[in-house]
Amino acid sequence: MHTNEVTIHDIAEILGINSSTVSRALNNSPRVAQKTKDKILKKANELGYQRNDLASNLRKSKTFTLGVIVPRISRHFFSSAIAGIEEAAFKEGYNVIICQSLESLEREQSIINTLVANRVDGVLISISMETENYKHFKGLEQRNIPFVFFDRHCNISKTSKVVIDDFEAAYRATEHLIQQKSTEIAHFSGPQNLEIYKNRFKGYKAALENYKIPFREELVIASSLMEDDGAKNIKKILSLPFQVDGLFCANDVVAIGAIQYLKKIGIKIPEDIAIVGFSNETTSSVIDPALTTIHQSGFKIGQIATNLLLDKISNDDKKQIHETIIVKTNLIERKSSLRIEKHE
Amino acid sequence: MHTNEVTIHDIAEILGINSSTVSRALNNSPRVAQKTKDKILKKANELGYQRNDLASNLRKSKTFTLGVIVPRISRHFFSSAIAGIEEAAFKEGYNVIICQSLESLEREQSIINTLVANRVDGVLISISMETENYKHFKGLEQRNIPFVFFDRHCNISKTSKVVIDDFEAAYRATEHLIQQKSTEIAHFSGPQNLEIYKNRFKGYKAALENYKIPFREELVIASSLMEDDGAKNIKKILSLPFQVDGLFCANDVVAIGAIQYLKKIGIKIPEDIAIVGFSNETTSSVIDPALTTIHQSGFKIGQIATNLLLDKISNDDKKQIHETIIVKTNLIERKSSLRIEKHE
DNA sequence: CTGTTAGCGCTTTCAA
DNA sequence: TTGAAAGCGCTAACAG
Repeated sequence: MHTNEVTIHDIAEILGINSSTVSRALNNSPRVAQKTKDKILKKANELGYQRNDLASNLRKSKTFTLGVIVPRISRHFFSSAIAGIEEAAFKEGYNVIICQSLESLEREQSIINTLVANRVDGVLISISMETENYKHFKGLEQRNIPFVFFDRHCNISKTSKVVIDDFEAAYRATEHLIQQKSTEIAHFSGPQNLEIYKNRFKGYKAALENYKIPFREELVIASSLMEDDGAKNIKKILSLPFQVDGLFCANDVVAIGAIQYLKKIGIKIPEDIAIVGFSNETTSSVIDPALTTIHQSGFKIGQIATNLLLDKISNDDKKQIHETIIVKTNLIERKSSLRIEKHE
Repeated sequence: MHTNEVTIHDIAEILGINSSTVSRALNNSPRVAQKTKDKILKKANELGYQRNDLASNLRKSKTFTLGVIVPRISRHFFSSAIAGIEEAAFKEGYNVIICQSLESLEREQSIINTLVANRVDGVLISISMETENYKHFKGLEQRNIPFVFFDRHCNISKTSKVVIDDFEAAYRATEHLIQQKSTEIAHFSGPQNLEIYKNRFKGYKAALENYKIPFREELVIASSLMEDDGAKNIKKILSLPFQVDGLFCANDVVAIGAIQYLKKIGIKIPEDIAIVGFSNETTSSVIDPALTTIHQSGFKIGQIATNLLLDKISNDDKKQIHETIIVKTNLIERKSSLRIEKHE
């Protein structure tokens, strides 16, 4: 199979020199004469030499590789976050391994094992819907592999994370509806084991409370974040014995499903719909061109999370750690805050 | 930094046995007594041992890892292809490294170098828009690293590929428009260095020719596959001194941009629009719920490409390797890998 | 500036 | 069933 594996020893032998010199030359060490360097590089090229990173990394016990774990890359938010991660990582000379948990805790655990086995230098994670058990992250800690949560985080203390202020965003979304004179506001929530959806729910409740609007259990419908859920949920809402005049969706995909269903059955959309989440640009522009705002939040979050992981948060950002950054999202007010938490 | 690196030697020493025995035990070799095995496994767990795959792979010169190169993971077609690739790969015990060329030849080359350096056991590629030079693939060949193209392929002879029949699909798409009585049919084509867009263009021309409809240069507008291009192209079409009554888009994203723009400026969409490509499920359902058909083509293509790469194509179709496999597709009439979307 | 030597952590002969 | 020894390809002291 692998016949053509040219090594530094081959090059060394052919040139009648030592392999360490070859190694040095190929790593562009200043401690090799330019003449020898040229000779070596030429020969290496000629033979199609390609360093074996396995060996190199093993020796150096450093891989310059980061692992990224997301529920699924097909979600627009995650793919744009990955774009940001890659940009920031490449800038620092790191490669990135992208992995999908597919919302499965088991896969998430197995991915972490693989990443550890491959000795990645750090991990960026947005946890799966099933993740309630945090043992696997502790494993990373024990092995001194730094990791940073982004978006879907865990409430483990002393872990670095980059998240938006979900409570505030949800509060504002709900408040917006109230200001539109809605009083029966439904909430399509997400999995309540995920902090972000917990917080969005809390924000919703807080807004109601603050405006003295009674909270109704039956107006809150959970989902597993699929487009189908939007339609299902709307059906439930429509079957209620009273009129709902506002809707706050905790997730963009679900919102799209809901809007879609309403359109399809020709029912006028309730007074107002507020969405917290990072809508797919294309999709939202198709629903309504006005929704096409700047959707750089995913990219930005990915970048910042990576910089945080690599300890390369810019000077400007440095003071913002533990403070709030404003990024634009498609939330009504078109902004929400981003929180960075860094822990050693 | 890496303090806690437990090795098989640590385990061996603690247990007063040899590290080869530990290695065998951890690999579940039958040549270790069950009792010793249990002892070793227990201790390994206790110490949080995690094999160093770098070392293991180096020694075995086999990584059980496949590289995947796509233009961008955010395109629905590619993310579903990746899902298919991962499924097929995991089934055979392989891991997958996902890389984005971001439509850049330079990045594509550098990715291939990285994958080679990491000694992946195979590569799956859908080439970038810029790729016209195929040297880097030759490099894989020289190193005996098998690779398979899917969707966006090269016209290198003797390479494995999994593609749809773009010519036929385009022919039928155009034919469909003609049957709707369109005679001035525009074609939004893709980059003509990519085979798939070349073939779609050819199919368009062939259909016109066959139905004795004159081909007009000015009705063909190329694009770089961005949503913006759709709007730009439509503008050009609208400025023509004659009426266009049909449109065949060679790419889904461009089509969406076009439809969007027409909607926005309140112009009735021309007689008919046909799209060849793998639309984003969500997006197309938003445009028109009737379009929500089964979008498994990407997944399927990914699966087949992977099986082809791993020599696990069902049956004894070994002779098809190094030849072209055609995934037959159908148009309107069948749920399929390839679809034509019709819009009123 | 270059060579010698050792060893990263693992697997795999070959012997016992 | 276990041990001893060699070596995957590379880098990094240390010497010269």
